[in-house]
Amino acid sequence: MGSEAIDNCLKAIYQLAGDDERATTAGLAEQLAISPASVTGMLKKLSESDPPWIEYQKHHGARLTDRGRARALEIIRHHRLIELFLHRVLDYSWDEVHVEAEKLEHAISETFEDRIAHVLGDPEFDPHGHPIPRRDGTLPDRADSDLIDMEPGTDAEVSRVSDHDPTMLQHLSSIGVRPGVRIHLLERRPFDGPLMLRVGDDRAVHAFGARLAGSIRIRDIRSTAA
Amino acid sequence: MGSEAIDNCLKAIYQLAGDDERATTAGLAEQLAISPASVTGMLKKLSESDPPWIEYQKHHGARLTDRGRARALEIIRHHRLIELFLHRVLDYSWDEVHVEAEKLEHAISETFEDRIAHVLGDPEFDPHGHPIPRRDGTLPDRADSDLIDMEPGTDAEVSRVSDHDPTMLQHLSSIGVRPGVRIHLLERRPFDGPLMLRVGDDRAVHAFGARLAGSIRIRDIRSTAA
DNA sequence: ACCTAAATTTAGGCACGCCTAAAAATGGGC
DNA sequence: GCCCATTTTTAGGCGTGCCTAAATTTAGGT
Repeated sequence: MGSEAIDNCLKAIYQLAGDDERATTAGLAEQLAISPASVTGMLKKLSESDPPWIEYQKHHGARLTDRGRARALEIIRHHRLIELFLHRVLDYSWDEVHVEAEKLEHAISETFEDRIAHVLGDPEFDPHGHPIPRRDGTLPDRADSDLIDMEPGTDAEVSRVSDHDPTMLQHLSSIGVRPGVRIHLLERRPFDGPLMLRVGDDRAVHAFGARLAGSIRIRDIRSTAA
Repeated sequence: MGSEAIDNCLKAIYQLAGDDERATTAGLAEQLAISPASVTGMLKKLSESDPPWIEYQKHHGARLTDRGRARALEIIRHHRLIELFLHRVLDYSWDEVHVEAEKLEHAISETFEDRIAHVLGDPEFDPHGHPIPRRDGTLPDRADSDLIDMEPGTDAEVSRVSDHDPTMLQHLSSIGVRPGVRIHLLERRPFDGPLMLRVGDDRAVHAFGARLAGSIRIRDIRSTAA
């Protein structure tokens, strides 16, 4: 019960559709990098397993059951704890952690999970700013919003960045963008043009295109306590 | 190239037959806990792979090629580094490490291997006293011999203990037997009877039957420098 | 309401890693 | 040197997880 393929599928449904929305066959095929036909087969299996991992209606996508959600969150907890562990304890760089965690998340025991959580001091966020699900399935919340929606002329703090593209992480790292860093949006160029912004105390102005900006979430600055 | 099943098979050949002896189909079936028929299929595949992992003659067992040996040693290096890491960094007990390492040895990257080796100070022996192969495929050597062959009336130091049975490890731990501990053999009871010996500074005398004694290796005491 | 394009499912196939049952090779005792 | 017990291999099968190609269903535009 709970092969790697199943775990990856549940995780993908959670990531695409969240707690109680439905994920589409095509979306899952893209996320998992397998054919739509293979996804259909997997969804059927997941919904017919006893007890079922998902609710599935043909042609209308899949929604996680309580059990499915619990499993997805467990895998995501593994993934994010491992990322933080690799970064803090084994000195992995920001962009190296994701690939390694993708394999290890399926291999570690609950004991391993507990031990690294303890060594790390029961952390709430991973190196990219993503919340680490708790063992009880709840998520630490940090109210944040898309960088795309930020008001020109205001300040904000980087909350999290997508971890899927290592080259993007390298680039962000090279210009100083990390969770916790303050940014100032100067202007938004017209016709969906780039966002012009400053990072931290750096005077340089950077242009963020849609791809890059879309991978970043921010939160309002608490206080400008210098 | 290099699935988990293949790695386990190469490791089993190395453990049963060593560098340049042949392992039998039956032996491998036992070690891997699969049927002899499945072993035959696996051996054929391993010998026909390009380049081959093993030399295989029907009805005459399998011998590792250079490539096969290198891979086996790499997996064993992973296993033993992980055992030591779990013990030292994540506070696993002696008897817990083997099972977890058995899964993780297949999941970690070369980077992970290097980082934990570095954190641990490039160790040469795992928590059970087994030598950790170096990256170049050489083995740290510690001349040791079977406890069974120890001379009554002499002292020795525990060199290594088998890690396959957690309950045996728990028992050994409870009476203080660990690599590095000094033991004194009082007598060997007749007709393959138990070995009567003292452990460390403990006055108690313990009886070691064949199974237990067979899982322990010792080395001559260097000097009785109190 | 229909018709078409897109999304999805069905059908059939393949590699892996295991199984059991039956056939064949080996080698030790006589 | 032959025979029999043991070991090993062959033959055929099963579940998983993926594939492609063809059939089907859905949903959007008119």
